[in-house]
Amino acid sequence: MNKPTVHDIAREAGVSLATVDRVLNARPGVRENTIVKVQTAVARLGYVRDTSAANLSRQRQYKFAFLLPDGAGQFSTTLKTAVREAGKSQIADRVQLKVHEIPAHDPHAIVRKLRSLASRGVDGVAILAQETPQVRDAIARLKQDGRAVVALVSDLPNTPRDNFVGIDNIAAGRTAGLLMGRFAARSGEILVVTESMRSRNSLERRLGFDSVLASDFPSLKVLPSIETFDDPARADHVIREVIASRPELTGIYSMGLGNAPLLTALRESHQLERLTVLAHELTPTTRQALISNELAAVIMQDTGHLVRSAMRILRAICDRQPIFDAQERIRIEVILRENLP
Amino acid sequence: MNKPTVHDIAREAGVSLATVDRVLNARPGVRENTIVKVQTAVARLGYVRDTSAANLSRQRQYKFAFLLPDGAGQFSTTLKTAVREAGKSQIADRVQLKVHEIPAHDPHAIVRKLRSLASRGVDGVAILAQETPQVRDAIARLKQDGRAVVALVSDLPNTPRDNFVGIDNIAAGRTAGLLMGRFAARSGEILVVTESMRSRNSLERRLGFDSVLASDFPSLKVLPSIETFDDPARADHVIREVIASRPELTGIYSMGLGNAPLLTALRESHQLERLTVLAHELTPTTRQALISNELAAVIMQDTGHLVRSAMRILRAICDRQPIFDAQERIRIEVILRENLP
DNA sequence: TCAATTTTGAGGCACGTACCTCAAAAAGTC
DNA sequence: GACTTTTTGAGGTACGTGCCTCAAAATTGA
Repeated sequence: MNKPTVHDIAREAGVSLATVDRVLNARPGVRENTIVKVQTAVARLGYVRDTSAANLSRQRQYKFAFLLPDGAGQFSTTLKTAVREAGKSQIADRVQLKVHEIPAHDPHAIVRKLRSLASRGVDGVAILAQETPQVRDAIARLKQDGRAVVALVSDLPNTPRDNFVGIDNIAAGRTAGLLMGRFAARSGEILVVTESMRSRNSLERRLGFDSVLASDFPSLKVLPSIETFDDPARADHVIREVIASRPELTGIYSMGLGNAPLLTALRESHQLERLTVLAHELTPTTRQALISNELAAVIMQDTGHLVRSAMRILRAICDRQPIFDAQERIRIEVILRENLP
Repeated sequence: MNKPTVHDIAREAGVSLATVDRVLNARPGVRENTIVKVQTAVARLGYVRDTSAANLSRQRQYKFAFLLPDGAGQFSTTLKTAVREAGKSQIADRVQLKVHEIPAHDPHAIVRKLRSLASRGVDGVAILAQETPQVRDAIARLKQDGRAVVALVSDLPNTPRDNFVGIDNIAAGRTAGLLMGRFAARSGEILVVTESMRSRNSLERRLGFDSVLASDFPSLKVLPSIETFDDPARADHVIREVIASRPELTGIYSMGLGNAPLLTALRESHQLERLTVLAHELTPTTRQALISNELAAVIMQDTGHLVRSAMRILRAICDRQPIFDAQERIRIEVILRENLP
């Protein structure tokens, strides 16, 4: 009635403990015939490996690196905190997490960092970066060296990364579109703002946003995306210009991370009351703006889930174990003033 | 540089392994003086107990019972599935979960079940039930027997339960109020439906709902709550009556679980297009209604989180370990057609 | 000071798995 | 049948902690 152990399997299969061990750990030197015998015994007894004992025995330590954009951005700060938190939790059993800051706009620096990791005995890498040819090559090299690699938040589909951990950005854009359609005035113009339309996330969000507005709310007209290029002064300038020149403006969708300059410009234009503004990611800035009714809603992904999921996936890859997709799917969360976490 | 073990602590503190063990596991027979010596050594070396090894050694098995309403309700079915899922996951290390069905409306049957658990060597109980004097007493007795008890989904504040695992229902009601105010027509009447207003959840949700509508959307008038008493025929009847007699009706907030009869009645009245309908909990019924635009939004709590959190908390109580409130806070999730999980 | 009591040390076994060695058995080859 | 090669068995040690015993040491009380 107790949980079966390897000993039980050995007895049941009529083989020795060593053979059971070889089968369970996929070591060579066992005949196909015998492998099947052991496996059916495992199935019949319902044996499951005791991970406590396994981890204890195999003194394996996993070293995972999280490469996140440097700078004082609130979102990446939150991510870094989440990595540190996750490193302390029970899930981080025998894994060692380390954050490495990378300059977002310097592919060569990213490549240098990726190379240095390989030599430092890192088992897996989670990276948040834009896809450039240099980064692509560096990731391909990491994979050749046998490291596990997952893309974080922003996918790198043309690299041999093992997995993507983040939300479906087309669906996120569709969610924003639906919220905008339901929240905003019946008709008018919608402004879409982002740091750069070269970012894959922005492209996908815009795609989803447009498709919902076009099909469900045709009376709302979406203006061409405005790019701020991470420059607060530029953001301030272009936003003021649009507000001044577009009396029909009824909503703003901020797809990127630079929400502080946007909100400042809007606040000073005194147009916030009649505008429906949607943004991404919950940060101190967006939280405050939700509370003061300046933002109608924030679409976010739970950074804690993000990091823990990346960790579990990296581990699964290292152990050559299957990944439970259902558990790893990151939710698109809608946060309003009243359901702030 | 490696992780310190009990051996390191013993050397550092200048005591024996047995003494370190006695201190770490709070066993008696150690002088205050020595306890301090060991504790400072632990702090200095940054020792953390290796849970894998500890669990392996101490063959402790936790037996937790989940008492959930019987019947074919979709929400409690989802919960039961979540319990089974959680039982298989890695978090359920050395814990044994079992679902016990209880008749929601028979306090004496619940009491009988609670008593039978005590004799069956159960270490902890998670219970979803309405608070009645009988249930109160039975829980008090369980606590006296030294079992851990958490209230699930619906709080039991006047019992000695150790914890409540669920959402803040006032905030959930407020979230619904905000969604209703933003989604519905500028003015009109709002219908609120539930199984029973004697349920604490319904009371709190209504409270939050009303307060947001009153302060932020005074042009929406909330009608008195309608109770269905879990009776589809009655639900059908009263809902049709309200729809027929209230031409100003613009929104419906379904606070309880009986969404199927509500949606059927609405569908047949052909009023769904002009009504904003909000409901709780994602089930096959509400999912389908979201997809077909019959429901504007669903407010849900992740049943997986709910169950895992209850499990972690029960364990923490059994081990007399602190609970990390931040991790255990259950999110109020807003689900629209486009961010369905 | 002596006896009674409390505190500490030394050591061992157990948990279930990983991983190693060495020899023996079985299978395959000519 | 003699040979090589592959497969299997038996047994061991290790991981870090929990929990036990028994004796030795330290402390306390009278």
